[in-house]
Amino acid sequence: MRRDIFQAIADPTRRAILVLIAVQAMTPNAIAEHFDITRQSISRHLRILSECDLLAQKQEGREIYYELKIDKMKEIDIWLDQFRKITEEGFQRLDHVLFTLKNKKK
Amino acid sequence: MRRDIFQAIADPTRRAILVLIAVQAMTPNAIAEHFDITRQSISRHLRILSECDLLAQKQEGREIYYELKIDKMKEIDIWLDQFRKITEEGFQRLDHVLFTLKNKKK
DNA sequence: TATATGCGAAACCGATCGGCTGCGCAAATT
DNA sequence: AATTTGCGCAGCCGATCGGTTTCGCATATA
Repeated sequence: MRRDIFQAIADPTRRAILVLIAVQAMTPNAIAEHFDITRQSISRHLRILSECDLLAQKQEGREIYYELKIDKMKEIDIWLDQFRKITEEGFQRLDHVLFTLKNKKK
Repeated sequence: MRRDIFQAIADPTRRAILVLIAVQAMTPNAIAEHFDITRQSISRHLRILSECDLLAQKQEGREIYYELKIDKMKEIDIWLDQFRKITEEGFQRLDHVLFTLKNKKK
């Protein structure tokens, strides 16, 4: 089983879950309400994300709140750093990216 | 066929190819020398990466040089920016969220 | 011209993915 | 005590993945 962070974010549902959870910790049922798949499928996605150390759990009675371990996302950023370094000019940080994107908007 | 950039970088071989090519454009045969898989498999990876608009081709005689389209990598950075924003301006709001959640619990 | 080389497309195959249903368990509610 | 609710696990299944081999084509080279 591979289970690294890049494989974790390859699935669009998992990416959406990450964004959802980033705002506030949620239970599997609450998350499932945002998608058209079963709670069990959500549960499996949560397990995969947890195995990648992307999530933390907080038990409250019989409810489990999943929250994003934001630090783990930095690993992606670190990988991207390779390309920033290689192309000293071409690849700059997000603030510049967003700036140019906004300006492009006719 | 899904074929988005996140699925493209999910495979470790493809990530390695991207790093390799980032330094300098290379032909499929030259790339294949760095791996333990056949040139045809490399060729397929190159096709997938190309379909995601991550690569550009430059024909030279019967050789094809593949080079990285570095701009495309920014898409990952833009996605990551969601989380940077949430954690920047979101922390003070997080207290409020948890507060309302607890009150709802009735 | 005949042969070697660089390349991509297609067919095949085992492994994995991502849904699903059907459990069982523990906590909460009645 | 009985039922409902929240959850994870296991098994099933069609689709996709990522490797392979085989092949055909175009471009060099003998």
